[in-house]
Amino acid sequence: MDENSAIAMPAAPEAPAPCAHAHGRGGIPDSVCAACRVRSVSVCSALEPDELRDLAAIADDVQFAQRTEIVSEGEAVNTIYNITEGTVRTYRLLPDGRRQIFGFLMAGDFLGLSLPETYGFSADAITPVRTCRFTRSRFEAFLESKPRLLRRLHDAAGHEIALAQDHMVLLGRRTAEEKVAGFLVGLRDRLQRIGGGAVMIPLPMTREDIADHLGLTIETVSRIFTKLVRQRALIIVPGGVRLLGAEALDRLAEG
Amino acid sequence: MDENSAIAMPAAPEAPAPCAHAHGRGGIPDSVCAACRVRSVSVCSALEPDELRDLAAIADDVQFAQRTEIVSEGEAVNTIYNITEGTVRTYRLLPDGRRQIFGFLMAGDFLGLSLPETYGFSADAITPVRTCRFTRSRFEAFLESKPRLLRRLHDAAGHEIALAQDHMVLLGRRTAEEKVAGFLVGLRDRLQRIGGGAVMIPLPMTREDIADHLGLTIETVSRIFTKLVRQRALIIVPGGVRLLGAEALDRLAEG
DNA sequence: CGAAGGATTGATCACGATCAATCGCGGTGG
DNA sequence: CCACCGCGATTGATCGTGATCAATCCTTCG
Repeated sequence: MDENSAIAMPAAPEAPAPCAHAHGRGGIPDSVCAACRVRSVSVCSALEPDELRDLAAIADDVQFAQRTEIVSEGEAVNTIYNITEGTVRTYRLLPDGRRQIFGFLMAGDFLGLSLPETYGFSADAITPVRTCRFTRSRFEAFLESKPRLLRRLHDAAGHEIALAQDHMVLLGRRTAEEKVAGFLVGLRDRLQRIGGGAVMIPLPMTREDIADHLGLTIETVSRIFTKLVRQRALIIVPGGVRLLGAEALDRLAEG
Repeated sequence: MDENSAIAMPAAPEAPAPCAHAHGRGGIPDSVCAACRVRSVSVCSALEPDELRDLAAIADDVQFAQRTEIVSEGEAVNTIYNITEGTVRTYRLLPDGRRQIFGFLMAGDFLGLSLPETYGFSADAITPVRTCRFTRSRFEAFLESKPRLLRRLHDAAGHEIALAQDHMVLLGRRTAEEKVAGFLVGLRDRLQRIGGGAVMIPLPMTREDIADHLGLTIETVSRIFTKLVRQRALIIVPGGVRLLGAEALDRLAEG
């Protein structure tokens, strides 16, 4: 089950760890950040080459196996992560088991970027996940001398706020069909931005994950998917969907 | 209709402006910020007395009449505001008229704190509103030399993200009753934090505003209110509600 | 080949939306 | 002074979307 974690990678030749909270040796060659394939889409893009070396020195390459927890709601933010490969879901659980998934983090996304005292959500790996890990104290110290990076972090937080607002509109004021279409359109645009195609949309998460993200049930999500298939808007393929008429979904997601 | 705008205030003795985008003369005595009653709860609390003087020098006191627009979705963020008095609603409008209200800003809240290119929402004054206005360029210049303020701004953004996540849970996974109870509990806690009582909750917004904030209809909000009255959880008074058993609502809002 | 878990499909239900009438209050003008 | 109007809030009757309950289906894995 770990041969699908080999989708090309920057450095660190060790084999994927079967359990969470893996090693990640300090020694990392100082080109890691410079060679990092997600750097251009991440906050690190604010740094100069020499600054990248300094950052690489305090970064650990850490991997998480599928279905393992990365952070837990309420835990102190002692470590922060930059996702370099794989998909992570962030969510909160109500006492009675209801769940709201805030989003799916992918390559280039930051976990803990707002540097709060404690995490306000849990996060776990949907696929095998590779991350760039920093201890909070070291990262904060680094930040101290790099106001441009802090500013970049702040901009990223602003982007996250904008995404959250988009999602509030979706949750509060959209129909089930609009929710699913909007989810797929958002995912497509995001994949395109980090360099993917616009037709084949991988969906590593389950229908239940999608439902818990959109404020729906698993059955409703499934029904809408088949409805979209009947409308020739997409076809369902193993591991995802293939979008057909780009404009069909856009219309449903509303302009 | 403007005698209710006199709830005590720091400086600037001019009369409230009847129309939006009022004056606010540069001359402001340099104690404005130091005397500002919302400073302790606002991001400005990160500044030293002498820094406050510098900040006061680039701030304008600007007022908005009830029901006037403060910012409009899509407009460039050339000015940012710190609310010092009154209540503001931020929202997005869908083409067909559906509306999602993101939140209600009160004394100490910042409008545009994430410094994006353009506003992703509209905002208007529910009550007469008094603000501390900065031009973006001047504020950014000030920020340049005050990394601690930027860090404070970033923390505030983190708080906004946390609030947004709370609201996503509410919108996606809560029943109508839980939504209304949660709204009132959140408002109570917030008013307490900026120094208000915990029983009398002023509700300057209409039922429709509340509905559009909670993803409900005006009728459902009204029904839930009367249901809560029948349950002896609160009584409805002109301009707001009076909470009775504090724990009753908390239970409904869920722990 | 059988078990397990995710996905799909169907039948029915219920929560909250919609449609509609009335209430209550504040403002305005005869 | 009071009749009238406008608007927000409340209440009632009915509807419909999406939830719930339940039965396969499909794929993967042992």
